[in-house]
Amino acid sequence: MSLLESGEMYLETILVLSQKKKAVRSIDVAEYMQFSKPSVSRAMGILKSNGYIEIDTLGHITLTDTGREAAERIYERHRVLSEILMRLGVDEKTATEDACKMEHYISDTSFAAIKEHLRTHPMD
Amino acid sequence: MSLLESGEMYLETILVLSQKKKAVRSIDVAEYMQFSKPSVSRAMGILKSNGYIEIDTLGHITLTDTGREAAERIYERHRVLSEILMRLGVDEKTATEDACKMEHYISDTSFAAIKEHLRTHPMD
DNA sequence: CCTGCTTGTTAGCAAACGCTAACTCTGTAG
DNA sequence: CTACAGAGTTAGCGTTTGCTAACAAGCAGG
Repeated sequence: MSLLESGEMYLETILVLSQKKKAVRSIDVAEYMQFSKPSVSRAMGILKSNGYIEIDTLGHITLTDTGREAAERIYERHRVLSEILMRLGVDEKTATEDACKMEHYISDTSFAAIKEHLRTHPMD
Repeated sequence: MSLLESGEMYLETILVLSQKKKAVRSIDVAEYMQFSKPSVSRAMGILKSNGYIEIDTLGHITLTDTGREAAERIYERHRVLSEILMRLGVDEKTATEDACKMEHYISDTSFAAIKEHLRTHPMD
């Protein structure tokens, strides 16, 4: 089962939160995303049953290899897209918001092209 | 009522088709988008009741001023986004597909920045 | 006139994904 | 021990938006 936008957002959030906290719980995800606990609870169930995350008896959520790969894939898109927008003069807040949506839709091909552009034009 | 992605796609399709045919009907939209007739029929009902299109007794669909404005707004995003992707070396097919999704999510601010970049860098 | 194609509509299904209400479970404070 | 707070789950709702099945209306051919 392939990930839709919402699943990608949850994984990305788990990744980001796990970089700043020891343990990530459903409630942390809910607060960060401003979603209700049941919405997150259901989403975690789906991500878990699809093998993207594991949840231990204490409710601590960890990304599986597959989940981490997916999360990092999206997170990289997020960073690269917001960076190129900022290069073009867009303010950080808007660039981040836009990247947050577009990251789910851009193809590997276009993403690679943008990344390559940033690599070969380090500061223009 | 603000337009969601699907509504914007329908309006954009109507605009594009109206540029190459005298009259646009539901069936034309359905064929172009590869959607079923009932899906298009319902969508046209919604667009009509929200004042974006008009449908005459022969089933000919025309954009209202509001509808045309929305359609052109999206279509311009489509053209500009696919152009910048192609500038970065992305093939036309992929650039078009990606633009088709991203056009619905990019903000006015980011769009203006990209457009300005294209204007000031006419061929690099 | 009847048949049948084309077009459009109605009815109802399904999936994704947000929500609230209300329940359970656990741990801590008194 | 009791009671409450925090976290998670279950049940069920509502919207969006695709679908199929089946029906209706108009027009052309035989």
